[in-house]
This record gives sequence, structure tokens and C-alpha cells, in this order.
Amino acid sequence: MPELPEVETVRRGLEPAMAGQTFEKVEQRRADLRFPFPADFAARLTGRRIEAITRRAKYLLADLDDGETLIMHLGMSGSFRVDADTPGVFHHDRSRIAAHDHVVFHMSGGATVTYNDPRRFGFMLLEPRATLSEHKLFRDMGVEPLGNQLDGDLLARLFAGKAAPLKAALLDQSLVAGLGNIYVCESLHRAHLSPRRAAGTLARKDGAPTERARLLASVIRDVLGEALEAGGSSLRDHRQADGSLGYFQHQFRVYDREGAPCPTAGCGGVIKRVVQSGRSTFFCGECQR
DNA sequence: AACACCCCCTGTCGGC
DNA sequence: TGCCGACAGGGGGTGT
Repeated sequence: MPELPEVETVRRGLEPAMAGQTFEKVEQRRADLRFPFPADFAARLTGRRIEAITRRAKYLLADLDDGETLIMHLGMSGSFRVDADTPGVFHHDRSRIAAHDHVVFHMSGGATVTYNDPRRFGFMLLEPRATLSEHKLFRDMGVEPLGNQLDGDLLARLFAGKAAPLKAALLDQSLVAGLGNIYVCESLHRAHLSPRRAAGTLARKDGAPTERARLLASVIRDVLGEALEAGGSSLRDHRQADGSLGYFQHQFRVYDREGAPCPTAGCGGVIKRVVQSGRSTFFCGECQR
């Protein structure tokens, strides 16, 4: 489910419950998610204070006071539920275990934070913070699309010479990190660019960006920013950490809208679905070139 | 090197 | 109603 806007929304939901708090008790309810949990996972967290909850691309990072970082990835179906402190109710008793609740964090401030993940494509790791940027997961990771660096020039440089379709290039986390299937489809539609166009065509021969490269960089930031403002997208029953729903899905122009009229003014096209590198791409063949 | 493809796992939905 | 295949927001590994 979660692309950058959803993960950032989760981060903001976890922050008040976890940042500055200590793990009072940790329940690990199975041996593995996508990967095995780190050795002595619960014991290594218990008693540790979280200095900050941050995010890199689609990863949530909890910086611990012993120099380690708890790395959390939500995969396709991971979510966190925060049960806030209720006076008079001992917080260890507050959270009721539901199907696919795999980890429960009991925080010193009183909140209970539960990780639920039906498909178990998510994972949690503990790694030393000092060398995190050299870790296999982060070493080759691309730029944050909402950071200062992403503009037409960078996009053109990243894509120069690439024969891969724009769809694949934008999903490549080693170039731009944080986009997923939804926001790539939405961004390409807004930029009127075909998902099948070779990524290298956004750079001129001398490597300078085309106007389309500038436009694409710009709409990516717009789309992600708007999605963030809407609290992300809630597909199926996915919820934010506080239980509320994001509502950006109501603003989808192409994603999961096969057969619908293209929303571009005066276009008259119909949204199509094709498969690219094994995933659905939604786009308008008329106004996306 | 740069792609395309398959897989991990569970739930849901549409078609028959 | 029930069964079955297709598909789902991610990404790592393998093979060409």
C-alpha cells in the first residue's frame, strides 16, 4: 500500500506516540516477516529510548539511544495502529490482538503501537546508525523526490541514455526513491508523458533537460505534496496510525480507472491498463505521449 | 550493465 | 452460493 506519502503519514502518526519514549515491553509474535527478525529483537529494544522517528524513501527509521536504528518497511500491506493512553486502563491490557498483528510496542508514554501485516512483505531490522548510509538497503538509494535536489536537470541526468520506459525508470528506487505504482501513473498523466516512452528521451543530446523533464519533476512534487496533504491514499481498508482514512484516492486521475474518460480537458481519450514489468500501468494513450 | 520475469504471502473481487 | 483465477500500494533474486 504505502508509497512515500503514506509512509510519511504513518511517520507523523507514530511520532507523538514513540519519539522521546522508551520501549517498555515489546511483543514479537512470530519469527519472521519478509525476513527473520534480528536476533534478540525484543530484548534489544526493551529499555531503549527513541530519539527520533524519521523516514528515508519508503523506510521508517527509529533512532535509538544506543546508536542502533530500528528500520521498518511496510511492504504492500503493513500498517501501524496506535492505541493512545487511556487513564485508568493499564496500557498492557489496552490493545486487543487481531489477525496478522505481528509486533506490539508498549511505549513508556502509555501508547500501544501494533504492527499488522497480512502479506508479511514488510520487515524490521536493527542496524548501527553510524554506518546506515552504507547499508545495502540505503547505499544505492536515489534522491528524495520532495527534497531540494529533484528538478528537471537532475531527472534528465538520471535518465540520460536509458532505454527503459519512463514507468520503470520512475519506479527504480536507485534513481528517485519513494515513488510507487500509483504516484508514477498519476505523475506521468499530469506531465502528459507516455509510460512507454524511453526515459532517455527526457534528456537532450548534451544532457540538458527537455521541457518535459522539468514538467515531470515539477508534477512529481505536486502529486506527492497533494497526496501528503490528503493524508495519503487509503485503498481497501488501509488506515492511518490514528485509524483515520487518507483521501487522496478520490483525486486519482488514472490509477485503477481503466475505461474511464480521460480527465484531461478536451482530450476525449479513455484510460487504458497495460502491464509493464509485471505491474499495471494506467494511462491515456491520447494525451500522454 | 540493464532489463524482464518470478517469487514471497494473504485477502478480495469478479466471472462463471 | 461457491469455486477459481487474477490481481493488489514493494522489492529482492535470478536469468538473459
